[in-house]
Parts: sequence; structure tokens; C-alpha cells
Amino acid sequence: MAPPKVLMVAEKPSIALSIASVLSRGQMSTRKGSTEVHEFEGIFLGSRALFKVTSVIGHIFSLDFPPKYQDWSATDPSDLFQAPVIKNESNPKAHICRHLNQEARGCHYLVLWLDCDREGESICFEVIESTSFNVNEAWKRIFRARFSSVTEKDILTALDKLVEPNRDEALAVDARQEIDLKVGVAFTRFQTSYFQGKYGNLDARVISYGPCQTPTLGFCVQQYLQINTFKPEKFWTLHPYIIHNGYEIQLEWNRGRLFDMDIAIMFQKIVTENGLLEVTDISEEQKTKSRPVGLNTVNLLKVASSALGFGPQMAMQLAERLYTQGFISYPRTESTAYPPSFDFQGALSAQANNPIWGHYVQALLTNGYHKPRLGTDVGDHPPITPMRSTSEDVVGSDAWKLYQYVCQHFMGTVSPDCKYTRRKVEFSVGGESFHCTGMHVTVKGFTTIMPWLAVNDKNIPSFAKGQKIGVSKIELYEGTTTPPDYLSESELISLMEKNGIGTDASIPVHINNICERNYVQVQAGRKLVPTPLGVSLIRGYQSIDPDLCLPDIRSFIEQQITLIAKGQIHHSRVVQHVLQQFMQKFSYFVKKIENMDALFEAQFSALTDSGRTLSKCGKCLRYMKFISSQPPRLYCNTCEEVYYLPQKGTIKLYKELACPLDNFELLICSMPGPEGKSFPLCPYCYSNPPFEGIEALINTAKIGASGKLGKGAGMPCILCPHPTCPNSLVSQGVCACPECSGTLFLDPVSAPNWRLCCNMCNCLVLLPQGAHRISTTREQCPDCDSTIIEVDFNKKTTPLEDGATLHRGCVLCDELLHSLVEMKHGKSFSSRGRGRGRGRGRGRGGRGRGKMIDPRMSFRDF
DNA sequence: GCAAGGTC
Repeated sequence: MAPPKVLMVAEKPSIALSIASVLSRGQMSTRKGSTEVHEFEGIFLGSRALFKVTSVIGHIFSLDFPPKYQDWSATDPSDLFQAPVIKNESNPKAHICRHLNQEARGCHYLVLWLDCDREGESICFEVIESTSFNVNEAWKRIFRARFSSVTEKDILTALDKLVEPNRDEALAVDARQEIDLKVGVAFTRFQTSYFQGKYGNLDARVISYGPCQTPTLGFCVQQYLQINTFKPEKFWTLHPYIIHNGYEIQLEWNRGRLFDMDIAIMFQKIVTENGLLEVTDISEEQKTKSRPVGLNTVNLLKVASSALGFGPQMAMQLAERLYTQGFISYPRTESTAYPPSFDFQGALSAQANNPIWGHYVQALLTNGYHKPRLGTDVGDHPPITPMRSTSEDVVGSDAWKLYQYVCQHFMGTVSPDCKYTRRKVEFSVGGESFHCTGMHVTVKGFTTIMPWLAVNDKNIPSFAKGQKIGVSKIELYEGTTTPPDYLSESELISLMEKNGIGTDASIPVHINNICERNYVQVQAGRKLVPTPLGVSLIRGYQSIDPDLCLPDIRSFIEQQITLIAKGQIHHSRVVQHVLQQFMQKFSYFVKKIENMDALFEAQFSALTDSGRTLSKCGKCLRYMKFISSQPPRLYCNTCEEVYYLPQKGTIKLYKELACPLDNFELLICSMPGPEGKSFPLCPYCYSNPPFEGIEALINTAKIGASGKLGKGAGMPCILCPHPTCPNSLVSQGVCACPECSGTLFLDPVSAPNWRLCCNMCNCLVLLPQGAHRISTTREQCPDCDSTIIEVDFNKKTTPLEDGATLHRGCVLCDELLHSLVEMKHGKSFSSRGRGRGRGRGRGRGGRGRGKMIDPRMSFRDF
């Protein structure tokens, strides 16, 4: 009988490789797939077996709402709390689900080697779901391997002590996903819709809310508010000076600062009149500054931000690259304790030839490196350490700075502590006490390799107890208290970690989010300064329901789902309970949104005050204002109407032409870049398409940035089936797009670099360059049905005989024209071999596009 | 267009 087959699945390819290498003792064959599959023979449950080890790439699925709930305008955000949720593949292109299903076929056992945390437990069940292993009948054939490090010892022990996957932990993750999704999306949609387009200078593509990102912003704004409400105060302190053994020393007053000048002056008098300081005490203390513990992600991010000037997102990208190139160990870890089996000798030896710190490493190796401090082991991955040696030339200067720090930190952890003696001398005069301190470093220890942490020597002369020394001068120092500074990124990371907001992998994402959404800006020294939008949001939550932006909101969710993980309360009860609470908060928030709006009103200008006049409204025939901040729109002050425009591209008036349907003046939108197309649009039709059935067409076109008919995406003239308007698809369409199901239209403002553009995709066709004029006609090519175009060539460059300049023909079938056109994107541009689908240019109203445009064209609203 | 969590 053939030996049974065992499928093993890890969380990422690198772990699959490590597990396979250990279990096969390096004797395996590897083949490619969605992720690599390592195969070998071995012993499983006491008998011979065939092993296959592969991996997922993080979560396989992510939670979302069904399509019905995706339309913002058709869904009331408060309905989202009770809405069903579906699981979609997180990365459909990777085909992980299909991969696992295929690999599991014919396998008798499934062993889950996912990371040993809650998320890993959740992915276990995603893997089971992807394979054809049926939980009910195959339960005895599904195992969980629990390992605390990817070492030979741990892997072998785990295989020896297989357990069952923990469904409660996975259910806790499911709960968190559903709560985060529903709460985040409901609040985000509501406040975005409420504020979008309401104010002229408010850049508000999305005004997001999330149980992690919002408290993160809260920290930044809290600091801002402290700075803003800070009242500086004057203070006074005494600085007596003495001259002793040739040193001039300034003494510190034990009272520190006084906030009353008269009292300070009184003390100054006492000291001056007395004039003689007596040494009352001399103490000497041996102090230790400890070497660091192993480096984890959060600490790497903090140093990267505060010392190297890299933001967390950037730091993680650099670290990721160093990791995949094999220069450092896995960069996402919470642990600061090295596993007992860690090979310090090997890791140090790899650095022994480094030109900068090689000699330091050699000294450590010959004199014996120090045992690292304990640190904490969370059971995820070992601390971040250098693996292979590299140089600046190989990895580039930024990655090199990060690598250098990883090396210095690692060497620091196995170096001696820094030791110094601190001598403190106490003085007394007229009942007032002063002191001075001296420092002397006895062992530099790890500060040799991490010099920025060094203790500075400070010499003071020797004194004898009871000695009396005259005050050489006394200064009454007047100072002013200063406000705290803006939060540094590194301080924010500490606050997030302390309050359990985000994880090592997601902290950079949250910080990036609040920057990208324009809630905070990173300024010099990587200080986070909230924007007016960020401040208004947080102050708004504070005025309505402070819970919404407090860090406790995260810990509350975590604490609730932990009840599921411990098996104490049923998953659905917790989800229902938590959602119920958020639903109440949501409806209260909606009810009180005007409190937040009042803050916005004070911060942002009304639509009437902003924008420049651009084009005439078709209803009142007065000029409307163009507001260029996101989302771009026109505002008619008379009708008090807002008309949304494409989110990308520059908007200009189009020759003062007007739409024949509604009289609104036409605009021309030009996409950025030399290959960006230009197309006309009517501001009214754009958001209110006049013909039924056009939405389906617009949804497939890539004209609007979002691809959906909502704000910023709509119907430009080149999708309009109007039969006689000179700007419609019917008039300007030339022939079918060779790349997609769209139609090539004549770009009306492309002269003298005339071209055809597709109304759906980015396909471009260059027409005869330098022509005086190119226009469409009302004629069709008898062979292919394309629109005949008329070209008025330049006299000097005309290709026509006898200097003629006017030529009519089909761009596909006319030999001369076809020889002069050039495809800019796509494969071929010819009339042969593609048969149907050609020549839907013009003149046939709904034909060609017939399935989408109802030929009975109802002229809605007119 | 929306959350947070994995990983690349």
C-alpha cells in the first residue's frame, strides 16, 4: 500500500521552507506553485509518509459586505450593523485557495503550521475551508502544530505533540473582523457623505473612522490641544557659583523653580548676605546603565523615526527588503528575548570582518560576549538580528543605515553594561540647600558600539565634608515655562503600543493612514502636527461622544473578543452585544452631528466664498464656481446646487459650447501626462445621465477615478448616445477600440497632435500629425462601418498629390490614412481579422452599444 | 471611496 500523504501549511513561504528543511534534513524537492511546495518522505504518526509542505501568504480571506451594500447612495450606513458579511479572497490573483485545494487532493492528513497567535489560529480555519478536508468526518486527520520558534528542536517537538486547532481563538478573530468592518465602514460612510462637498476648502475624498486610526489621531490632537491651551509662566531660580581647585561650578538649587519673584529675591538676599557655603554631604554611587534587550519591531520603528528619520512605513519597507535578501532576520516580532538555542557565536562571526565594527566584534569573540538580558518572549519570532554581512554599496544608503542600527543594537545586547560613578556634593547656606554632581564612566560597555547612549563624564573637584567655600557670584535666573512639543512619531508609536492600538505590523499602516487622509502632517524632526481637519474631527468626537476617539475603544473590543477566545461566551452573542452598543453610539452621533459641523463651519469656508467662476448654469444661466479641492465640483450659488466633476484631470471651459439637453456650458477634462486623453462633459449630464441604462456603461468605463457612478464618476459626452449633438459619442465616435469593448473617439483638443482615444480604456491611436484640422463626418465606411473622417493637411507637409490638402476616408480601410496612423497602446490596429464589433462609430443611435442603451432613449427630465 | 489584520 502506498504511504499516506501529509499536507503541511505554514503562514508564509519562509517558514514552510524552514519546516521542510528541518523535517527532511535538507533532502527535499521543491516545485513552484502559488507558493512553493516542498516534498519529501518521512515518518508521520509512527509510519512512513509522503510530506508536502507549502504556505499561505497571511490571511487567505478578508471580510466585506455583499455587493448590494457596496453602493454608498443606496445603503443607509445604519443598516450596515445588521447587514450580512461575506468572505472574499484577500489576494485573488495569488489563487491561494485554489492552490491549497489542489495540493490537498489525495492527502490523508493536514497539519497546520501557522504562527502561534490568534490570527494564526484564524488562518488555520481558512486553510481548512480552502482544502477539501471536511471538518466533521476528517477531524481526526487535521492537526495543529504548536511551535514557539522556528528551530529544529521546536519543530520536532511540535510534530511529536500535535494538537487540535483552537476554534474559539479563531472565532474571536472573526468577531473582531466583523466589528471593525461594520463600525468602521458605517461611521466612515456617514461622515464622508455628510461633509463631502459641504465646504469649499475642505479636502475630503474620504473622512474615515476606525477603532485604531481614530484614537491614533486622538493622541496627536490631544497633544496639539495641550500646546494650544498652554499658558506660559515666569519662574525664577538661584544659580550660585563657586570657584574651587581652579574649577568654576554652577550649583543647583534643591528648591528648583519658584513662581514668585519676591520670594526668589528674598532667598537670593539670604544667600548673598551669608556668602559662605558649607559642604554638608558627599555621596558616591556606582550606577549601571543596562545594555539593551533584543530588538523588536516597535523599537526598531522608534529608532528609525527618531534617529534615522525614516517613517514607519519606509522603515518596514527597508527592513522587509533586508530580510528577503537574507541580511537580517524576520523584521516583524514582538519578542525581545533570544531563544535559548540562538547562535550568538555564528551571528557575531558573520560581522567579524566588517570594516567599521569588525574589531569590536573580534574583541567580543575573543574576550567572551555577554549573555543578553532576559527580555520577553511572546512566542512569535526571535528579536531582529543581522544574518549575513553586507555593505552600503550592495543595499543602498537608506537600507544600510537601518542595517547598521540592527548590527549595533545586536552587538549592544551581548556587550557589557555601562558603569559609572556618580558623586553628589550637597551644600548649605543660610538654611538653603544646593548641590552639584559629577560623573565618571568606569566601563563604557555597550555604549562603545552605541555611542549616542554614552554617559558623559563631568568632572568636579574634590571636597571635604564641613568645608566652607565662598559664593563667587549668584545669579537670579528668570525663565519662562514652555509648552510641550508636538508628538514625535516615535512617541506616538510608544503610546499606541502602550494602549494596545494596532500590532507591530499594523502600527505603520495606521500612522500612514492618518497622514494620507490629511489629518496630520509630518513636519521637521518627524513631529506629527494635526491639520484643521484632524483637529475638527477629534474635537467633534469629544463634543458628541468622547469614547469614539479614546484608546479604550480598542481595548474594549479586545476585551470582549477575548471572552470568545477563552470559550466563555458564544461568538454571536458577543458580536451582537458589541454591535448593539456601537449602533447606539452611531445613532447618537448622527443625531448630534451638527455639534461637529459647528466646528467645521468655524474652520472651513462656505462654498459661496470659495472657488473661481467657470461656467454657466443651465437652469439660472448665471456663472457657477469651480472648487478645485477634492472632490472637484461646481457650485451654483443661485440654485444652491453642487455638480461633481471627474476626480482626476484638469477642468477648463470648452469653447462656451452648451449641452443641447440642459443648456449647461460644456467643460473639457484633460487627464494628466502626455498620453492623457481629453474629453468634453456637461456638468449636469455628468451626474444625471439623461439616457436610461447608461449606468452600466459608465461602470465599465475608466473615465471617473472610482469607476462607479457616484461622486466624481459619471457620464461625459463621449459616452452620450445623443443622436445629433456634435460632441456625443454618436458624432465623435470613429471605430471600435482594438483593446476593449469601447469606442475610439476623436480627441477634440489634441491638435496639432491629432489622436483618437478610447472612451473606456487608455488606448490611443495617433492620427496624421500636423494636420490643420481633423473632423468626423456623418458618413460611414461601406466596408467596416467606421466613421469617415476628414483631414485638412498642412500645405507644406501634405502627402496628397498636386499639393491638395483635403482628404476623406476611413482610418482602417483607406490606404493613405491607415499608413499614417499609429497605435500607441495595444497590439494591432487593422480592419482585417477581427470581424464583428467593428464600426460602431456613429449614426446608428443605439446600435453597437444597443444592449446597454435603450433605443427608445427617454429624455429624462426634459 | 470605507476597517484592521495577516504578508510581499
